[in-house]
Amino acid sequence: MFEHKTISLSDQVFERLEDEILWGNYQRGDTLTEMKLVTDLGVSRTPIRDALHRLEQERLIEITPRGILVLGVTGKDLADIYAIRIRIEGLAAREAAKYITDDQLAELKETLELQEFYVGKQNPDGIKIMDSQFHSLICQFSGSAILYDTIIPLHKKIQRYRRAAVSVNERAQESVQEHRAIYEALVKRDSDEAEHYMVEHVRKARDYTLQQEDWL
Amino acid sequence: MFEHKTISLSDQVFERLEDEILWGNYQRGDTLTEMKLVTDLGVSRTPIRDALHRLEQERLIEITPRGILVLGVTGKDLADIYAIRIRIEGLAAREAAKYITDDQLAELKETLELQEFYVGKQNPDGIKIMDSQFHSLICQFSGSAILYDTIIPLHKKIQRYRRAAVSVNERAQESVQEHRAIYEALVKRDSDEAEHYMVEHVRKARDYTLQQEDWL
DNA sequence: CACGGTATAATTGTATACATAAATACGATT
DNA sequence: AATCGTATTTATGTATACAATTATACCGTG
Repeated sequence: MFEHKTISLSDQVFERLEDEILWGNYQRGDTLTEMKLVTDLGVSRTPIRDALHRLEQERLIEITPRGILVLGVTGKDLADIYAIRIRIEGLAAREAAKYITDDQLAELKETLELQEFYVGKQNPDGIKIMDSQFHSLICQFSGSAILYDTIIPLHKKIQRYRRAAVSVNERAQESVQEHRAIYEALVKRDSDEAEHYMVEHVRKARDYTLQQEDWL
Repeated sequence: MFEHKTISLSDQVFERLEDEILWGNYQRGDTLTEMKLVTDLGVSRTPIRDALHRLEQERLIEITPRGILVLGVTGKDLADIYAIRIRIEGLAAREAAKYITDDQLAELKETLELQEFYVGKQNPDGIKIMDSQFHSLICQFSGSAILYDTIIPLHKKIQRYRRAAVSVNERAQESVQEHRAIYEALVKRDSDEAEHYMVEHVRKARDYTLQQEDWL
């Protein structure tokens, strides 16, 4: 069994529409129809319907007999997501510290150094990608598929605001330093310290993000 | 706009298959095909494919070019889910305590009393349903859609084990008492107490559940 | 008898035709 | 002029036909 999994049109449409919504190109209250997406995206209704039903399951849209309503992410969602992240993302760091391998540490180090590089270049897109990857890797290395599936969707939903945060050079520098502290704790395989620095990191990210009132 | 949302075949197939997997009728490693489901369920491929893609998104199955692999819930998942619940379900109780209305308290009370009734009757199915509803209501009353969407899928994945737990009369009685403590705290609108009792409740449920080794 | 290639079958992915339901627009009627 | 009923339009839900890929079985050949 070779089992090579190709990227289906459904998946492509799903990711594209998810992005459009999460980056605000489609806003809360906008309405869509399948036929409009057919002409816009150039694929048939089948993969589009697949994608839409998955987006509905993530509560990003609502499908009604008369059209598709964009829900997106609200300001309340943003606050709620940080409240949850503060409570569980430390767990991911804690578990990762227990089981992380040298190879995984090397991968994390490279991501961290790339992030530092982009901070130096003041490249928000680069920073944001490496920031996401850093957190994503730690979730992976936690060894818990459930934890990964719980945290990553939350990250994705607020990527727009995290992108905005690291556009401010001060915050970008703080953020990467906090990442380094987490990384160093992981090198020492110190669970308590890894958890502590992760929680503090998320807390600071929340404080910074929620105080920018004009983002919603 | 009447917007009456009928229950589509896709939804019915989704819930049915989700149930079959979560209750162990389809086990990890089992393989399915769309055509088998077509003949078994008596609907066309379209709603079945919709349902399968949503199940894949929940990581309950894996769809490959040669068939469908059932993943289900592992023992590791069970432990991971409790670790997460211990960290965030108290938050749901805390938030609910802030905003809960008298009507919502009445609804919660009725659920609680029904659960007590079923415990008296030693009716595990009844207990399990009311137990689930109690937790679900508190998530609703927290006012956070994100929190609801984060916790409820975790509940669903371990419903089989929670059902088993409340089949033991001792645990069923403890459990309903713990629920009552949470309810009383909510009546007082005491956030700290509500959170405390919820965390303790989940912790005890975990201890009881994970010690039954023969469940996986 | 072993091995390789080709044909076949079985599977999911995709497109499209048809069914169904509801909102809207239009016309007739009072 | 207002209102009720009906026809039409528009939307998603469903079924089915077709495409593409790949594992498998079979047959021929060395």
